[in-house]
Amino acid sequence: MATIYEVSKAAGVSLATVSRVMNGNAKVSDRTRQKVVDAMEALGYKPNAIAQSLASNRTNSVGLLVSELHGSYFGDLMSTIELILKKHGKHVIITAGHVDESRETDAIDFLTSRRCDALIVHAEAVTDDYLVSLSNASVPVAVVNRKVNGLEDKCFVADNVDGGYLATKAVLDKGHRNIGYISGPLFKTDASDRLTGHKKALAEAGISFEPSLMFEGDYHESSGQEGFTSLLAQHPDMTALVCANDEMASGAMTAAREAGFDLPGQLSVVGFDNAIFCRYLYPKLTTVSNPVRAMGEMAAHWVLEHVYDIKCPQPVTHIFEPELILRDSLGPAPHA
Amino acid sequence: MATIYEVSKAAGVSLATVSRVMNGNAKVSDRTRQKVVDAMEALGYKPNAIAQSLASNRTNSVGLLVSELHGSYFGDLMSTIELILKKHGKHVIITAGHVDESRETDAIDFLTSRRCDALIVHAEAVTDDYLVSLSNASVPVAVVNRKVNGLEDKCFVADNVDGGYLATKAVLDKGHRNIGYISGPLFKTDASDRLTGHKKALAEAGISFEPSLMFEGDYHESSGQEGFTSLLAQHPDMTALVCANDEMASGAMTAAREAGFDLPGQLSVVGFDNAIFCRYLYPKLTTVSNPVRAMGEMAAHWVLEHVYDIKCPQPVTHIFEPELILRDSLGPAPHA
DNA sequence: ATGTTATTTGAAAGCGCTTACATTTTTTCA
DNA sequence: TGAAAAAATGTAAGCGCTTTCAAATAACAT
Repeated sequence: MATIYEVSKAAGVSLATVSRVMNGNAKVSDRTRQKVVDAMEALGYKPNAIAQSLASNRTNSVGLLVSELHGSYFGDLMSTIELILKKHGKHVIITAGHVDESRETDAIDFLTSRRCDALIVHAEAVTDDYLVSLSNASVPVAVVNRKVNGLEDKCFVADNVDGGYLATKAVLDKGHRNIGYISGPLFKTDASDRLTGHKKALAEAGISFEPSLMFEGDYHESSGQEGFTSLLAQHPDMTALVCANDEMASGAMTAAREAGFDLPGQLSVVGFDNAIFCRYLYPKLTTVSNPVRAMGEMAAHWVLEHVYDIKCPQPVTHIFEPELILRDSLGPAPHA
Repeated sequence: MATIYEVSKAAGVSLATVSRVMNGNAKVSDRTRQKVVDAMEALGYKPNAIAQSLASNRTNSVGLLVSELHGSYFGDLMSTIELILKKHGKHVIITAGHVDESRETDAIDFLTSRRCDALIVHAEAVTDDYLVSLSNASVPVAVVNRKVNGLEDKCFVADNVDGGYLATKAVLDKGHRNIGYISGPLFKTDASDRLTGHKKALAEAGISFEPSLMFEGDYHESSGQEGFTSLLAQHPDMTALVCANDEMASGAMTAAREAGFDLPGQLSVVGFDNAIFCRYLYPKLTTVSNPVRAMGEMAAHWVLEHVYDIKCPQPVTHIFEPELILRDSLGPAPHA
């Protein structure tokens, strides 16, 4: 591969001049520029980004840590962020942390060792302290879907309490009173926040929270099936089921149908996330949208502004409101 | 951030020695090694991967080009490849090409400018020639889901002809004779191969291919709906519909249900890809598995072997056989 | 001890760029 | 026309590491 040295020789100018036309950040006369451009063309020259980064201490790349590389949630997050940053000539380096502390730190080590100019992290396993010191010591960090004390102005989160509230409220509004709840793993903030919202809605309706109407799942489809079975055994009179994500809702629906239930006639189901497959389900799943794209967008904008000094018009929001998406899986309570 | 220079000073050894203990590729006495390790520890030293790459002309990272960052197909591909390469200490840099020629070449330029040691590409828009010269001139390239003339030994593809054959064969075996077909965009090899397989199955059954029973979609859900509507208008007697991917199958099912069809009683539907959401559909979709994970795995292994000299036990396969996944959306033909 | 060899270490030259600073060329205007 | 100011270009010192080659030390046999 041709180097800048060969270009400078071919064009009959100095290294500095070649660098200048490459970066366009200093005046070069048109005649010289043309010579350089021609030489580059002739040699098929492509700058070596590694060398550029080393010399300039700038990589023009942003590290993105997600929990998984598959799944609609992360797919949306990655797409959104990549789209925006690429539009401004920044590149995204994606890594997966798999919700495991050491794998998350490994991934972050990788990103910092690649000298990313900034990081956008969806980190679930590392501690708050770790993130704070990372942010203070190493590299600008934007945090998605997690509120970290001491990093509030860099966190972009969904209001999961409100989301959980919305879901249960919608069910209550349809007259249901015996409402089962399948939560996510409660060590995760989003899961416990959604549960808090659920309880809040119940309390407002004057219904006391009954622990046996709650099943702690793991956000996977199978735990939706287990949850349904377990809850039904204890509460045969349950008429609605609120699930902390769409996967579990789908599992619950499958189990319910297999148990001979008519949906939503005998059992209403509500999910959370508004995953892409919601509309594939039958009946189409009523759910609460998780503003992933909005969060990703804002995190990307934050990076552009604070790291690259590229102003973005929008106002900065840190908390994003979920919305109820009404579809077919929520019906009126049988006796309402 | 501490540099190797500070470490060497703190440990009282030369740069070269520090480098040696970092890379573990040359003998260093235990006593010296310990001094260096201690100094690194004390300084919180992290090697600068950029500088390492520049000096060694090795990045330990593999570029991965996919068409999109979302969707189950690419999610699977990315996960699989990342998992395997990370296991061997190699990192993956992912970029998206969005099925657009200039965006694909941009993405590849980015990856080569970052001096990836190898590329794994799922490129749909660039020409064969481009890929061949890339492979010859710049960097080792493994190609997924596309057969490129001149790069056969680096291509890992599904046998789409056979897959298309399997889908239609399954439908024929159930006694259907009036079979609609919704293809993908035919400029894509996989789409046209699947159609070829469809025709082959028809021919074997002694049925001549009827162009008006074919609708060219775009692989998106909406074109499944359009396709169903359009085909039904011309062939009200159609009893089965084979779709070139699951998204379109889902769209077709939705449209069919909305048109009052009983599934699979009045209309059987078969998809392709075995996307994750197939089991969420109602009725669960009969489909043909697309061996994405197997292809990704093989491509990753190819890179490990040919670029990093890391032997992988498995035999090398270049063509992967799809399999029929029988679920509920395929039933016997009404009059069979 | 002494010469030989094997093992560890260090010195220094890059890798391909950027950028501060110096120098040269061009422009401006008295 | 020439001096001063402005613009264009060049020089050279890094950026933080690897790696070759030579020097120093250790290990061994005699």
